Amino acid sequence: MFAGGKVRLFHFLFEMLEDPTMAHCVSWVPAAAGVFRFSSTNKDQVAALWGQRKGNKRPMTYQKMSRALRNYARSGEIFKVKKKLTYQFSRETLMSLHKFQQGDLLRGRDFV
DNA sequence: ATGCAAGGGAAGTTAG
DNA sequence: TCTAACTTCCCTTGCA
Repeated sequence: MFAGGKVRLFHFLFEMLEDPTMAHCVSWVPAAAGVFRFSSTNKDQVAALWGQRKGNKRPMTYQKMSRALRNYARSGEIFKVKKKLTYQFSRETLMSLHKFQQGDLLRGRDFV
């Protein structure tokens, strides 16, 4: 998913959330659309995978990844919810992620 | 108090 | 060269 092109952090997070084997690190919070929460014990595993995906020199950590997440609040992709380790995709972001997931990749189109 | 989690300014990196 | 999208650093604030 999201191959061929620069992967954005929110793409990666969505990908992790759609993967059941990653549930011990991040998972959707049932009862609220687009809300997800990191595991307090495994949050750095997701971060490390993100850092590897990007090919960063230094290992990625939750602290550094969350800094990027806070910038998303300013650009409107993801917002922080008042609960511990939980965030929420904006409706627009969630919509485009789902739309992309529903076949655009298979038709060879880039994520927009 | 004490340990996380959150917030954020600011310089640095990298791809396009 | 310039910008976007982080990345790295590191210090302050908030909360249980």
